[in-house]
Amino acid sequence: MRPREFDHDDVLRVAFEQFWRRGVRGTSLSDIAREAGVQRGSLYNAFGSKEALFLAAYERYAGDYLSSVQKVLGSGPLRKRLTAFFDLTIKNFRSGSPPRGCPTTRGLMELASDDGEGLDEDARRAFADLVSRITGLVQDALSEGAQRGEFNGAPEVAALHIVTVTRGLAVLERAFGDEPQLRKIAAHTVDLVLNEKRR
Amino acid sequence: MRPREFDHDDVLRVAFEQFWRRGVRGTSLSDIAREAGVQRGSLYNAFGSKEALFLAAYERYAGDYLSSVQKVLGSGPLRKRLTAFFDLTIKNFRSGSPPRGCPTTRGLMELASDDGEGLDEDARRAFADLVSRITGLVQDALSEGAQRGEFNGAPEVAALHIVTVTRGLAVLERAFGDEPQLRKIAAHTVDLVLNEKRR
DNA sequence: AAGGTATTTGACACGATGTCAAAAACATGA
DNA sequence: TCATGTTTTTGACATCGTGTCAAATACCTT
Repeated sequence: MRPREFDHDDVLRVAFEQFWRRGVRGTSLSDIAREAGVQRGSLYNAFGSKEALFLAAYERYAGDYLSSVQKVLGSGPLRKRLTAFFDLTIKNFRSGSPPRGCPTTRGLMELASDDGEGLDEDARRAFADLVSRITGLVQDALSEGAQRGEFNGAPEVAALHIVTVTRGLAVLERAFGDEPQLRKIAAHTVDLVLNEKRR
Repeated sequence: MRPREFDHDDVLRVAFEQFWRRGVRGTSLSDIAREAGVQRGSLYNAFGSKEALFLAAYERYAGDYLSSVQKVLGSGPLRKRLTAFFDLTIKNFRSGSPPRGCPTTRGLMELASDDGEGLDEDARRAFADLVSRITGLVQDALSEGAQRGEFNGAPEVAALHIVTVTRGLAVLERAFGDEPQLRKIAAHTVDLVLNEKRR
């Protein structure tokens, strides 16, 4: 066997950085290869295709991101948890300069219905999986909150609603780039869910 | 002058249909040219670039869509208006087979930070403009509702929240393709905004 | 009928994806 | 130590995309 001349994880990190900034379609394997100091062909040999490379890189990201969501949603008063969750979400897609947006949301909009160009069913599953898991964590937090009398309602729909708002924030972020606006919407959502109108 | 051999509006309709189904990056001018029975070069001559063609086609769509939003949000009890608005929204991106998703949301995620590949600042403005106008219409409906005692709260944030949910629904639609789920979230949002928990 | 002008057409340059065969480099066994 | 085998690397290639340009074309106008 001839050993690899590059570090598998380094490439994954470099690749995801590019995918995050420019989207999958907007990133060429030549870009990644140059940035990582690797030949383009080596990437094809190691990963098979741009899509497969993206998927590998995204799985890493998804794991890391999920664990940070778990952390902020796992303890404290419900209001604190939800606020921290929204903070984390917004900070995530306002990170970088210029801000990189939400990779999951972007990826979902790069899905192709008929395969050929664009991301396919495997990618869709990966995105949907992260969204589902996050929804589950939110629902758990709400259920615990309900037991403690901090929340009054159906955790399942409420969790879906909250996650839907975070996805919407990712879209508005691209449209307006107005971070205070995003935080205002987030705060309002928390108030609405906790049934406390702000005055 | 030599007259055009194709109908300007026909091309715009054909083009937007393709852009809607496959996204801007996923659609080639060759596809559009073939579908419209026009030479590729003629499209460049008439519109200048793929992006400009998309923009022209999108403006048409945005105008049409805005007027249908205006219709459903313009009269009736507030609950009816909001429900009809969500219905329209969901129906819009569940239309086509397979469903085409929301062109505005998709377009927003195809924006490129540094120009070169992808949609640029002009497109961003067009998307943001439609979202802003729709938000304005929702806010108007809420304000009228407040005057009639159908709504109790701040119309501005509430309108932003509602529009954020619709954008989030567009994202979930791509992730799960689960229309009942989308309708459930929509109904829950209306209840939440009107301050009437469902039992 | 002739000329001007915008449109059409096809060739070209360039860059991207993905494939493939040949070259290269290391691990292993003799 | 050296030959062998296997995997990686490398560069060439086919194909498809965007965008540009000059030449040909067809109609409107005078």
